[in-house]
Amino acid sequence: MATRFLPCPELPDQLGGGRSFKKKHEENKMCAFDLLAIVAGNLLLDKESAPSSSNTTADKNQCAAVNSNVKYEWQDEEKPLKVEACDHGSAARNFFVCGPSQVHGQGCSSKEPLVAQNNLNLRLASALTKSDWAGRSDAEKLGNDKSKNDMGTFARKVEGVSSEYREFGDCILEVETKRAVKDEPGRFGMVLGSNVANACSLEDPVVLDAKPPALASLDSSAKVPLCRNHIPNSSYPTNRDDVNVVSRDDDENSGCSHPITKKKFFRPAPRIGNRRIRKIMASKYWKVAPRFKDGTVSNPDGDLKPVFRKRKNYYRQQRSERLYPFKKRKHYAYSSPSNSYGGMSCNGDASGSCSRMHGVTGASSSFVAQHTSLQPRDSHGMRTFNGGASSSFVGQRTSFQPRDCHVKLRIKSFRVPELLVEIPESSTVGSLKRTVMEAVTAILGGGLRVGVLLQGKKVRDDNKTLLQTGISHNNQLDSLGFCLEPNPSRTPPSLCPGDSPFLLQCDTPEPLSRCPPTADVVCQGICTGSPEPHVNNLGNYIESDHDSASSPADTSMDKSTNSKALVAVPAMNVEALAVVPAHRNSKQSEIVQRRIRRPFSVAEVEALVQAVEKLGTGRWRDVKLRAFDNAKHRTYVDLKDKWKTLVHTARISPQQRRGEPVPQELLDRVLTTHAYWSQQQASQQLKPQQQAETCLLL
DNA sequence: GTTAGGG
DNA sequence: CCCTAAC
Repeated sequence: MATRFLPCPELPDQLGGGRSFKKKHEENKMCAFDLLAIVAGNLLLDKESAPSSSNTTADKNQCAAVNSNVKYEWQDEEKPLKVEACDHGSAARNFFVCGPSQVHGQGCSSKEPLVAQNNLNLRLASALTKSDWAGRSDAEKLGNDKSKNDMGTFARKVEGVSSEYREFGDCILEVETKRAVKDEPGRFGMVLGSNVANACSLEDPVVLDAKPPALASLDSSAKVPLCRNHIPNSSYPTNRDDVNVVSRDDDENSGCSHPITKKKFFRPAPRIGNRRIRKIMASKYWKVAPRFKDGTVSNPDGDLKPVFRKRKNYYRQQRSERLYPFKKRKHYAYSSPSNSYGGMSCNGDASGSCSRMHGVTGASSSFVAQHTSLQPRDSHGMRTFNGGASSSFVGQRTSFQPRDCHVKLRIKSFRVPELLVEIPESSTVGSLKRTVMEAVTAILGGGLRVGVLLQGKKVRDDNKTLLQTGISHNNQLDSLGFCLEPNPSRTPPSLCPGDSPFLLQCDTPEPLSRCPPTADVVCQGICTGSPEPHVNNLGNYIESDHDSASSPADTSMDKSTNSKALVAVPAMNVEALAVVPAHRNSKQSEIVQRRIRRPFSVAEVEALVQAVEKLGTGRWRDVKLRAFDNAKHRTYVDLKDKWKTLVHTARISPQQRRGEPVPQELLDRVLTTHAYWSQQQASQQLKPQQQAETCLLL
């Protein structure tokens, strides 16, 4: 189980590395870490360029879309950076900028089904100032024998999570990697504070999540109780009002005990108004494979695979992958696992009568304070952890209280409903950030309400008691969830309509829950234009889908065998990442973004017609395979639908037709073909009937 | 997982 | 393009 930590590739220039990102990219050497770093870099830049100054960095950035829907390129004159943002699937990474100053990112791509073992999740767990770093003991750093402050080589592995420290500009980033679970994307957040200046004090409850490398174990013997009534705001120079105190160990011995003796230093985040903001990037879909030397190796083709589904046949995948950024959300109310936690801890008195769910006091104030002040923003919550079996609720009540039992629960985090942000490709990164910020601000401004889910079902009756509802039972707490929903009266415009609750998000497993309690994350897909597929008429081969045309980053990520940033995490307890509650009802999970509309080109129509002529209607899968095999974004359902509309189009007058005109010749063939195969089908149906009649006659 | 059909 | 029933 030895984790192999390979040297990291150089970071982009901006990040203090040698080679420029672009260069790396060209060499296909970019690794996931680089992406993380880059995103982080943008965040940092964003911070720096933030409010007042017309920061040049941001201004210089250029956002160039490639093929209109896949990549955004941020370029600085000297330090080319690139982060891809794509709206869907096949081979691209998807970055979502979320939350107030948070980035929620995810990368995924796929050409082939996943090989779960090869998927790693990354998360940027923390960002420290250099001074913070220097202040750490070696053990705190990584507890190994590496040279003291050599961030690049420090690495540790805890509970299946490998951590690595990297120097990044003026701060130190901690990146965690963890293998994804089969069929289940891990949930990692990438969190970094944004202010270098103010490191959390040692008392900072916020960073409790950090398990110092050396101490990283579940052994609670080392735990040092935290001041549970710590009031963040008063304690720090930085006025953090959203500090969450999380008692992560689920043991009930102490209300706010925490296994960790040491806190992590997070850079104080930038604030918006009075809020501290965290930037978060979740990269749970990232797979970083080829970095392992032993055993686990990514697919030969080096594609990144989405982890969220099982491989069946490639076909299925085709459909799945296009659903990417959005569909998967449906199934995993994912999101950076513990972007924020709210801690609701009990006083820990053994009597079992826990303090009530504190409102705004003590350790638990974090949650309340945070969410009340900002409006609940993040929805997710349920999480499984602690050996992979619990939920975000650590709640439980002692069994024998005669009456008036209190339900203890802890909400690990909330996730904010998705936002859909549209922004011209020509926009600058800076404007993108502003746009996101606005959207986030809007949604956090009161357009939310809290929903309660039990066993995946919404509890609508507000008048029921917890007892009546069943929430008071221990076994129910595991299936208790909260979600944020658009407030009917105040639904932000940018919010997708619908009442879909945003399911509580599962959280990272214990070992991973080191994300500081951040503000919540609002995810937003970056919708870009649609590429026009082009048809290679040879053999009806349609080669469209730019997305699948292995995005550079995609390949690079996987081929970056040479790069050394990522850490392979050998087999581990996968359950730890299986954070999605079984009861999750995907239907109510989240709002699902509609795929972008991608009108069929004439060439595609041609190919379709030709295939249908050959295969007939009713064999859409075959049609797909035959003529659209490489058009990842065209599913057989799409083809079927297109045929349907073609038939319709052919039947209406040209004046009534819309869109790119389809040559009449093609439409004629459509009608002919349709008529022919309809007849075939009819006769096929007649046969058995005739046979039956024959039988009867006999 | 596919297919068919309504929305 | 989505959703779902039916298989």
